[in-house]
Amino acid sequence: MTPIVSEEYKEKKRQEILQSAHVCFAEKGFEACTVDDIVARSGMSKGAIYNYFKSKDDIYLALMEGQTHKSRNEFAKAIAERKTALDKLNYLIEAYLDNDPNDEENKGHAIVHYEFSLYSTRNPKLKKLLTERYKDFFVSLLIGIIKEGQTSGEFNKELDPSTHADIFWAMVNGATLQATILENYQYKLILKEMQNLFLEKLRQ
Amino acid sequence: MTPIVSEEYKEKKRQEILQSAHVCFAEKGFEACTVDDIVARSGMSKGAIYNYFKSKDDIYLALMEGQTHKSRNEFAKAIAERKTALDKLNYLIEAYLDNDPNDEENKGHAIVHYEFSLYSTRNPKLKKLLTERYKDFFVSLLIGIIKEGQTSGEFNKELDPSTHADIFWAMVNGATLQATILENYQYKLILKEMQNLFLEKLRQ
Amino acid sequence: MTPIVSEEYKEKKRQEILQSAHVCFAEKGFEACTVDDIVARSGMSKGAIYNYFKSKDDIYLALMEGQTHKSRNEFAKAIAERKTALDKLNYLIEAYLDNDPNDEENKGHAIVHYEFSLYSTRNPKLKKLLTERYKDFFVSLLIGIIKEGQTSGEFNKELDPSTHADIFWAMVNGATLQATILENYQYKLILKEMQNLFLEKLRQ
Amino acid sequence: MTPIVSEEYKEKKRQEILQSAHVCFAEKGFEACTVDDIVARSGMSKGAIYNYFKSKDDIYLALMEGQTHKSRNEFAKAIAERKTALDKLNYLIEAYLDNDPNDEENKGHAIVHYEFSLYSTRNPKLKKLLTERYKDFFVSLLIGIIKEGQTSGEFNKELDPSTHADIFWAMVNGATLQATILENYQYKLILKEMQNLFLEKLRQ
DNA sequence: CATGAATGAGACTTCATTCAT
DNA sequence: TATGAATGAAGTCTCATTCAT
Repeated sequence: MTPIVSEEYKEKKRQEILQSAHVCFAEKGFEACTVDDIVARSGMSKGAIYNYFKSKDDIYLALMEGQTHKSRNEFAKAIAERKTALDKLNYLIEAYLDNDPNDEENKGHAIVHYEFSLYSTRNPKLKKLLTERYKDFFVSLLIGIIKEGQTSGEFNKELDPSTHADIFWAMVNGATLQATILENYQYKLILKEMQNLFLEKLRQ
Repeated sequence: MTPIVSEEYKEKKRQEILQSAHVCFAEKGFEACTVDDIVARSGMSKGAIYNYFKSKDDIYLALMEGQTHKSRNEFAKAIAERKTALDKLNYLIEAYLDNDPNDEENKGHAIVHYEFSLYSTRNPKLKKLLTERYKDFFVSLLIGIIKEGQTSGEFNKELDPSTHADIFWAMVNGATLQATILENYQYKLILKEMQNLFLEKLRQ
Repeated sequence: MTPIVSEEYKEKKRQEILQSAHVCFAEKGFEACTVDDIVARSGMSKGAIYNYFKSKDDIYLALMEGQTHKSRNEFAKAIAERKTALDKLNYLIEAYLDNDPNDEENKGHAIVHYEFSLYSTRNPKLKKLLTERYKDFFVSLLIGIIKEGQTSGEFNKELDPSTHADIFWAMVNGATLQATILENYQYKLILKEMQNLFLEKLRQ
Repeated sequence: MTPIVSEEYKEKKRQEILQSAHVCFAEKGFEACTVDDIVARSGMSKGAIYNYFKSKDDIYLALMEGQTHKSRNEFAKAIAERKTALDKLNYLIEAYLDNDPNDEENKGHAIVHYEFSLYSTRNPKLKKLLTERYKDFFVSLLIGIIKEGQTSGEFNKELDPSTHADIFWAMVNGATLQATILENYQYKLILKEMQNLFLEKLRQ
């Protein structure tokens, strides 16, 4: 018996399922989203989905695994293109300004993301994974920019890059979370004020 | 004729349920935790629980209400005792410094809180409730302090109190969320740096 | 130990419960009406109710038992007062004209009545009881009137009184049922036309 | 790809559920009959039943729909075959003569039907549905026949067809209800006398 | 490999009845 | 007797997963 379908075909199917699942999770939340929802959105059969993933949890996990890799490349490229540390930082903030959770799609992303993060809290392995991802990507991205700014004289040399990287992401996450949870949150305004606050501090 | 049980008795029972529910929610998450879990942990019957609360949502709401009330009173009292706006703000931050999610109990609180907030996202009524609670308590508390500081000359008069109230809470929430989700997060350090950042801005 | 409360007191309480139960059953139906509903309406405690009746079914049964006796006397008296058979028959129909199920209260009565009748269907004893009640009261009332009319020359002597009694009540019940079940049913109009139909036949 | 089971198979299953439900409803009443009862009688799983019907109400509605359809087709065909309006009307009455609730099966039908009608009384949507079904099928069927008779000169042209349609069905329902509720009710005799009564009126 | 009907445990919630006070 | 908090079986419905075709 030789395999009847190619690996590419299978990978394509897998991605289709993941894509559909992501939309569904975002719309209704992981627990509220049913396998039938995913079936409906993907247009595949339930049996097919269970051929590619062994459980609903499994889909969730695969989805998160995949997500980690995504923005990494985008960011890395865009940042490499900017010259000054200030430009890089501003680019980053602007990228998040576009991420306003008052837009339904962004809100969906945010919800899935936070939900999964909270879920990971009860799974040491996942928690470790998320922590590593946070450090290896988000923190080190910012540390790089701050250090660059300090070297070039743009930023105050006495600030601790690591601490301020954490502060930066805490602010972004805080604003995003509030905007996700609350009605009529002035996300963009808040984020811009945070930008001022943060840059003033860095350039002091 | 005579009431069968005292009000205290009933309040005690209520608190027992709330306590048990809180532990369960923290352990498994709000949605994954079943009423039967709460039954098992509380040692009461299912009917008894529904005598005190009309739904699972209702239990959570009461839990939150309780926390808000507790904070409200503590905060109100402590803040009234401080003289200057600066003292008041510092008190608030110190209260949150004690709230370090690296302590298991605080982490439990935080998880339940964020999870339910996310859950509320898909229930307009709940979302509205959370938004009102945020505005009526958290935002207005801070607006009061900022305005007081502006009147007394402690704080810069040109800052918008409302926006900075939002910024303050976004920072606190951001730090708490990160500390909840990530391993070995330097919660206290980050929060203190945020304190500096924020106060410098206000006093500019 | 002598009894502490009088028999009258107990009977009064019983009647109060029955009264409240009747309203509740009418409003929501026997199955949908809860003991708590009856508690709420009667203002008595749940324990008290169970002191007087041993179950919800028991209340229902007592209620029906009581109802049988009620209208009997009213009708008997009013009919005795009319002189001619025609007057008597017209009185009866007019009484039912006032019973329009488009009025909420009448509808309630009707629903409870029919619901119970259907319920009795599965209980031979009750069914027998209802049948006897129907014959001893409703049918014989009408047979009496018809025969009187035949003797006095008002009505056609060749008609079978018993059959026409059945027809009369089937028509009244049919119209009442339809009006109970359907929206915007022209109960009064239909009943009047039935009156014409029936009287024409009798007087032919 | 290929459908797993044929449409006939599914229709057969549906009918099996309906059949089982009908028996259960008749035995215990619509409200007292549980989904588990239907499960037990049908030998299927609960999930299977909810695959075919979305609620217990839905099962009843389908049952009713089915009966209406059956009657509709039978009636339509049989009535089209008769030439005169009188023949048509007589056919209709004869069909109901066969429906004698003294036969257990017919009684079951009747009980379920009336019980559900009463139940619908508290559900505006259902009530509306029942009213529409009554008008669209039962009333309009009879209006058609009466008008035809008026055109052909068989029936009195001055009678209001709509009112007399209501009268007709109230009489049929009244007789059926009485026969369902009471012991030894002379259903056939009463219905025949009603036929005379009604036809005399129409032909006057 | 694909299909989707079938399964049945389990979710939330209700409510008739009991019984300690 | 009166009270009403406690009980827990039972109700409807959902849904992740399996498996015969």
